[in-house]
Amino acid sequence: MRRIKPLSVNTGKKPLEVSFSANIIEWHQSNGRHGLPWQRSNDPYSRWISEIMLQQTQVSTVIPYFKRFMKRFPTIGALSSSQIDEVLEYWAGLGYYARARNLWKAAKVIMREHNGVFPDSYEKMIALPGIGRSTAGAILAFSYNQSYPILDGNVRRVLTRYHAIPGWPGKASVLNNLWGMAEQHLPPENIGAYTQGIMDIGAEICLRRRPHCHKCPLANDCLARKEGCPERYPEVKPRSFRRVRATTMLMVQDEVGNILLQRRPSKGIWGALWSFPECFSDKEPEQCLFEQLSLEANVISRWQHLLHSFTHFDLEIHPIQLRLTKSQEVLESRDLVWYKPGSRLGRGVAAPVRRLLKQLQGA
DNA sequence: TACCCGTGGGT
DNA sequence: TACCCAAGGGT
Repeated sequence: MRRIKPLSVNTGKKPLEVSFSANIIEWHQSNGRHGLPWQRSNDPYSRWISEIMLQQTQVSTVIPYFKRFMKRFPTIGALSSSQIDEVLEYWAGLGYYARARNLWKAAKVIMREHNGVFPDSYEKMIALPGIGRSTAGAILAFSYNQSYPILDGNVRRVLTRYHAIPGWPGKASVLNNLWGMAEQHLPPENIGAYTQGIMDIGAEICLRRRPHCHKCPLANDCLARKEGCPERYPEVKPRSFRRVRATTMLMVQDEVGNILLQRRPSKGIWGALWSFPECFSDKEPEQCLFEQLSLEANVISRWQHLLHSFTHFDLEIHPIQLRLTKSQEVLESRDLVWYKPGSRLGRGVAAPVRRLLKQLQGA
């Protein structure tokens, strides 16, 4: 790899050697990723959608969701004038549903306060719900050619290794240090190629396990490599206790097989998505149903409970199948709906609930 | 600040 | 298997 003579860079802070960014930019030209769906244009809307989807989510998972989403919501206006239920329907299965709710809210803000034009300044961007420092940096770099740093998992890994930075990167002091490094490494030009390049190195070269140091354009000056064990960085998160929550889901059907769904609270797990009504108390499901929804039903069967593991806790789901004892008109509540098996859902349903729904229809 | 938020892939 | 973690942000 060609070495470039270190130069002073004007970033405001103490500059680091410019060879870091220059090597990345040169490497990216012939070795970086260029064919991803959101790389077809620098349109801030599509970059915004992709950056939000890519938060804590792998590229291969995002690709089909991104294509479907952009086809249905091709502009900020299309997104802002849609129903949140349909946005969540297109998001269902991606997880972290606050991202979809914030996307929808931000689209309305952009229409109302920015005349429908995606903002081009860091301050305006970061004021939008769901856009933090890293996402704003990415959009500014890719869509507006403005020199702002990002700090995703890839960049964290590259920087902690290159500088041999100890400590878990989630810790504030370590994170601040990393943001400083990210800022000081910014190139004087080609910010888009640099930003994409450092992520590509993190994703395809500087792997968490068994990194391909022999292919890395930063290997010559990488301190972790000099120490002999790059896998030591970044240090792993301290382990924390995993809790178990239990919930009873009421799978209510009427006499023709329609299934009752209820909108979940807007915060918490699967916020604003639809699922089976839940029985939170220790009361019997029939009584729970009557008290909460004024519905009379009989228990048909109690299904074997299933354990759904999240990052921070396990959810123990107890499904109970019930049937209405007398026919019921359409419920006069917007938080309740009868779902007709086989029809389009038209609303977001979390993956485990969707699986249960399918089982219930087959039963 | 520590915790919350989801789903799927990798080891 | 039981973890860790992924183009993070909100509270």
